[in-house]
Amino acid sequence: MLTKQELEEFSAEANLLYLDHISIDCVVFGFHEGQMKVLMLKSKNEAGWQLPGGFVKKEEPIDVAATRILATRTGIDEIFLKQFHVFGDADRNRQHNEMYNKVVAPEKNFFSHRFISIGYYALVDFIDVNPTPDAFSELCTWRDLDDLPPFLLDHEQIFKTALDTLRLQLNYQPIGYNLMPKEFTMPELQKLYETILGTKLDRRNFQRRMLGFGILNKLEATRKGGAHKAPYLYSFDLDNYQAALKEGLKSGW
Amino acid sequence: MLTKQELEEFSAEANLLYLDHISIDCVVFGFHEGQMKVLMLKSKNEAGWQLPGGFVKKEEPIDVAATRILATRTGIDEIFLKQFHVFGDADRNRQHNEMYNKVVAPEKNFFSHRFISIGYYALVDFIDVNPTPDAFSELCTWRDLDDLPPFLLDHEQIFKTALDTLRLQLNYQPIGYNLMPKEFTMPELQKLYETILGTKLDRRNFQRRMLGFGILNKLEATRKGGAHKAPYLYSFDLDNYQAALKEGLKSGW
DNA sequence: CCAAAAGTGTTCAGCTTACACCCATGA
DNA sequence: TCATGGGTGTAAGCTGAACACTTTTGG
Repeated sequence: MLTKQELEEFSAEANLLYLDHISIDCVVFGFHEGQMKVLMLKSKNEAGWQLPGGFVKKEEPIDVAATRILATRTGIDEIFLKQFHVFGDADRNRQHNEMYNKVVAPEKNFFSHRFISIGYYALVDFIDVNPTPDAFSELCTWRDLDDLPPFLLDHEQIFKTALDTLRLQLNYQPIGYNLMPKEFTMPELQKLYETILGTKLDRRNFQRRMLGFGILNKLEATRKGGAHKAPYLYSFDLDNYQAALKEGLKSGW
Repeated sequence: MLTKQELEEFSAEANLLYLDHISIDCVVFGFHEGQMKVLMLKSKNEAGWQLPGGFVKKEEPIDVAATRILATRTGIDEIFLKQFHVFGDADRNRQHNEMYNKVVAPEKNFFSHRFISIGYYALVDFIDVNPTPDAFSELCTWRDLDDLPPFLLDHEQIFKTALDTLRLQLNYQPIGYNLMPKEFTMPELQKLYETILGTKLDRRNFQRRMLGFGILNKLEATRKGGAHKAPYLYSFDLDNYQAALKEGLKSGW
């Protein structure tokens, strides 16, 4: 449990360092052993979990702030990030305040201010991440998408909005480069799409479609060790992938 | 030109009334006589035009703030609004500051603070709008999309991002209800799509596709007065339109 | 050699695309 | 009556969905 003194010290520093009223919350998606995962923090002070977040320094661009925040939580410096929504209800941190105001006088507590939060989602390669808790959390760890803990504040809404956004993006942007390891098999990539979408896809149609995008390189090697026919390995063709990111996969009109 | 005193008075009030560091900028699209238009304000103090914008009151949800800001600029209370991006570079209001700091001491000037701006776009029926300038503008008026004036600050980027977003939305959401009058002809609706997209579309395919969405009611009447065959009038089927807004027009996966 | 996973191929329906044709209207 | 815009129709081609067959692997 955080002490009153620790909170007051943090608040004094935060007032000097950060822009008031603006926060950033991040939904970090990872994928490992056929499971989609989110990075979450278990609060020291409250019974519940939060998304990794932080504040914006007085002279810092918001994208830089988001990158910095996630670098300290994951150890990754270059991270794929996208802002997706702003959460600006007047009482989104009421739950927080009721708890904090018992410990620290509101005027000495940075957290009791109203914050408008910019939501970012991140896609990372699971194995690159070194989950590191912040001063207000006792634990930072991956949580399976189908086994999520109770969220604090409006973080469940933030998470759900991020997932909805990711599902939409899937339709007109390539996804996978940031979530998959360097080399992977087609069934593994399919599993990623299936867990994001929450549906089963046809193996053969998926393969044709993916290859049709022209963003994959088929490698010589196969993944041995499975109990059955060894699938081919693929890697992303980074040039074509980047191009597809910009132009989109298919227009519509 | 605004006086020093006016600025100081506004700043003193703004500090009490508004959240610091957060602003809202709106891209209001309208459509009239085959032309796509944006609502813009001509600055009193600088040579250039701005998008309508404002600040968030201390206890006000951001969506309410955006609605309030646009209500005072347009006279419309119920306005179709969507947040689309946050603009948070550290120096986005540098241009502003250099000008303002000559007039008012920075510590007495709300505008010289750093602002992170939440971008909203709005779709409105042209004829409902009563353009009303704010205290810092000498003029509020529609500007044609293909005849835009020089923008102040980063408002050109905000505008372009809004237009890009609108073009994307077109692919999976119905657009038109908020931009068209109650009754309209198919060629008129097509003109809207063409100006948003910046391309020509096939008359017959457009009609089939639009009707295929099931969001239009064909009316008995026709639009007389044109020099040629009178086109049928249509109205939007609001129920189906709303449903399409939620579910999207076509998935993809 | 067999079960299960993976690679490859084919068919069919529905949609998009690109046109042709006819009708109504005011000049 | 004729030029023009608007309504309706249709054939060709592409794409996604559904499904069959073959190949490879470890047990």
